[in-house]
Amino acid sequence: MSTRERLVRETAALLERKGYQATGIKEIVRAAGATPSSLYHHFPGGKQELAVAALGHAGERFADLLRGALAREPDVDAAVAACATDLADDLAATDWADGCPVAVTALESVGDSPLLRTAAADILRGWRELIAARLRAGGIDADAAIDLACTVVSILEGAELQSRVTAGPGALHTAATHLSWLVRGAVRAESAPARSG
Amino acid sequence: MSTRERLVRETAALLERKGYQATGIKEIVRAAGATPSSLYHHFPGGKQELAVAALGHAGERFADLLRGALAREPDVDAAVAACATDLADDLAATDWADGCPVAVTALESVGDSPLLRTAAADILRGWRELIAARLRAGGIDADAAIDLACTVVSILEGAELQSRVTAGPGALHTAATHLSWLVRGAVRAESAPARSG
DNA sequence: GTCTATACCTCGATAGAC
DNA sequence: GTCTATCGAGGTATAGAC
Repeated sequence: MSTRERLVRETAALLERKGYQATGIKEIVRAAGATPSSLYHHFPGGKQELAVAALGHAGERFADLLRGALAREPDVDAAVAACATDLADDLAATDWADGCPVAVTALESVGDSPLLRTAAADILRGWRELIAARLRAGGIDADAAIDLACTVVSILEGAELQSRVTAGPGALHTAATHLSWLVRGAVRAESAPARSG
Repeated sequence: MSTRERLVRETAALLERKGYQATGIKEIVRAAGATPSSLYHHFPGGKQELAVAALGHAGERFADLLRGALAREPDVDAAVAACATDLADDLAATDWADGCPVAVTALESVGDSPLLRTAAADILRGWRELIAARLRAGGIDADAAIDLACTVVSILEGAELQSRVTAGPGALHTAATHLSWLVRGAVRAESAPARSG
């Protein structure tokens, strides 16, 4: 594996565990078995540019998790709920030390680094589109699917926050139940579009 | 206002804007018009102890927002939805620079500072109980109310994340719609408890 | 309780040899 | 492209006078 690739992977891992601010350049190069100058050779923009690449890498891995869950279940409500339970299994495997690198880095970057903020925004949009496509395939109208996908991402991110803070899968399992409700409600609304309440 | 009080308030404001790691001691004392030694006089535990106090203060302010929204609307579904729209108005007022201090600090502290992590967990639990009480008053069973309140907090936190990252109220407004759906669904389930799907 | 001054460390980033 | 060595700045925390 190339030095550049090791830097991206290790940075992604550190961002998941500690966030952007708490992750130091020296820590990154140590973990990647590299040196500061090789980092600045591959990423002239320094820590920010490296973090953007790492966010992209981590975002793609999370997208893989979503794709796996969404494709496994034939019913659309179960497919969306599986995203939450798969995420719970994934995070529990590291005792809630690892998490979504986008969430914490994005929050840290708001009002500080527009570069990181927009990178995080792009990744979140990608996840929404992934989920929205599955909702449309499940029979939900395109506009409703976009909105619902937004809330699905909100629930996943918020439940992950609570699960990590409490070090237990409760919030994510509860989220799975309510995600299933929401999606079924949306499917029913499609069958009877005149009803608005 | 006492020095101690100024330190807590200014720290809370900085945590909202920049998070824990990016907020420096020097920055805090400058903003509070104090000195390092007075900080360590009032908070011998240093930055962590001060941050715990600031989290408590900020958590109580967010609880005020929740109480205001929950009490204003007579219908329980509208009351919960109002939490999201009130939050959107609040955050838009500072152009999405300020946010929930608990979210970012909590994520930063997982696996780093058990003190901060448990403080954040306590605050989140307080919010859930506040919301659960309103759900029960709206006719929802106690156990269901606890679970639903957990997901309400998840949606609020996740939608705030997306709103801040995209610098727009979209995610929170969408959240309000879906929160209303969820609560109405729960109320209907109470009226027909035999139905489980 | 609050001041000035500072100790000691780690930060991100760079220089220059190879 | 990668190494060793280091810069200047800023981090947390403390000392000691008042």
